[in-house]
Amino acid sequence: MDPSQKPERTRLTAEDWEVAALQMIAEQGVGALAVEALARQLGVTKGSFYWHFRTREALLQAALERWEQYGEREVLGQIEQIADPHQRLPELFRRAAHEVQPHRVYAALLKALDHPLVVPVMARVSQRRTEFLNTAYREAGLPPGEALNRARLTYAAYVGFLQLNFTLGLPRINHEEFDAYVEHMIATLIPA
Amino acid sequence: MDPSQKPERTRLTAEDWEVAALQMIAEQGVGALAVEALARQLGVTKGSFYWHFRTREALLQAALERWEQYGEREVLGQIEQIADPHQRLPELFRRAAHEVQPHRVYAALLKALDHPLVVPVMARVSQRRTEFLNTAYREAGLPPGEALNRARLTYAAYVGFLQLNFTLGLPRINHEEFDAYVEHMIATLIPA
DNA sequence: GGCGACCCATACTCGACCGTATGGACATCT
DNA sequence: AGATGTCCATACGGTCGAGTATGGGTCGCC
Repeated sequence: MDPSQKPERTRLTAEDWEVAALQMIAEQGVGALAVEALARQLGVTKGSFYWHFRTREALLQAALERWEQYGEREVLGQIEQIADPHQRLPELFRRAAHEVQPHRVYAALLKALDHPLVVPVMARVSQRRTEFLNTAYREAGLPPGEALNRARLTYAAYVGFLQLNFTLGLPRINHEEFDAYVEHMIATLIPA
Repeated sequence: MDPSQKPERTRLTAEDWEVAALQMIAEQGVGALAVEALARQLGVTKGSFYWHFRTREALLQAALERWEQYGEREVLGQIEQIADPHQRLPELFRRAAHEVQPHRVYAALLKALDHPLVVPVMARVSQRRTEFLNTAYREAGLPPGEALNRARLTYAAYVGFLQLNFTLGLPRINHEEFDAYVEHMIATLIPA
């Protein structure tokens, strides 16, 4: 009757492959995005895949597009609702620090910047985010000349943190220490 | 007579393979480190390689070890000769900003943190460097609690900058603008 | 109830790359 | 000169994963 009650529904759609691809990327990296591996995980075979997509690269392309559009709505949409410009940046830092899942794909894509398909995507996303930080810093009172550089510095610190403490498992900083680090970032990077 | 005058000397040594491997890593990434490709570049065949190394992983291991030891002498050795602790950090920033070649391998290894062999190497190197920054910040007058967090922040900014402006080719910042960014970093991160 | 459109399984080809086996070229030493 | 050790070429086997070919099964629709 209801076709969407069984978790093992056999018919798949292109969207299913894309979200599975993103999950695989988040867990194993772009290099591990293999057709047959994904097929096994979805309970089907390659025959299914090559009906929905022309090639492996096409799936990667579609998955990246989906991720880029999703990230735009999610990350920036929440923050723009904070009215006070002086509270906006600290709040952004604290929220971004306590999320986990959205950063997984981003960190995985940082390790795949040798792949020609991910470079333009990451370039666009990073560009938009630093531009967002730029206006936020200007609204917080920083002169235009400094605001852009501060935005670059802030976003670089974010990216570097991901690599050092997320991908790499540096001395696995604990919770209290991590909170202290975030507050130190806020005190150092955000003008009073 | 002199066996080392011809640039096309046919006999190779294990060291030759290691430096060629590092060059290949810097240009194409760890994933492109293929035995036959390297052999072609060196003008020999696989037969040579498997005389010097037992496996492909052994070459990678040896190349990483060489890079780690070389980097230790080069990067940190220069800086420790600057006497005044208050001039040490700005000088470090400016020197590191205007080098190029030493960062290429590091940036390439950042994109290979999924490989189990490079993770411990990068962990050690990053750990030592932030520890170095930590003592430098303490000597510059920062209280111990803040010094470590500032060191983490600084090194994260360095790593992130590599990814965003080196690997990724973000709006290809020009020279003057880049110098302004470095000075902004100094003004923001280093206590007066 | 038959006819498409849609979705998937099976079986195969093909290329890239790792590793092995084996013999040859060249130097040095005795 | 001959023996030995060092360095490399050639040829082969084996794996893994992408992409192709082709047929079968299921659902909706006239």
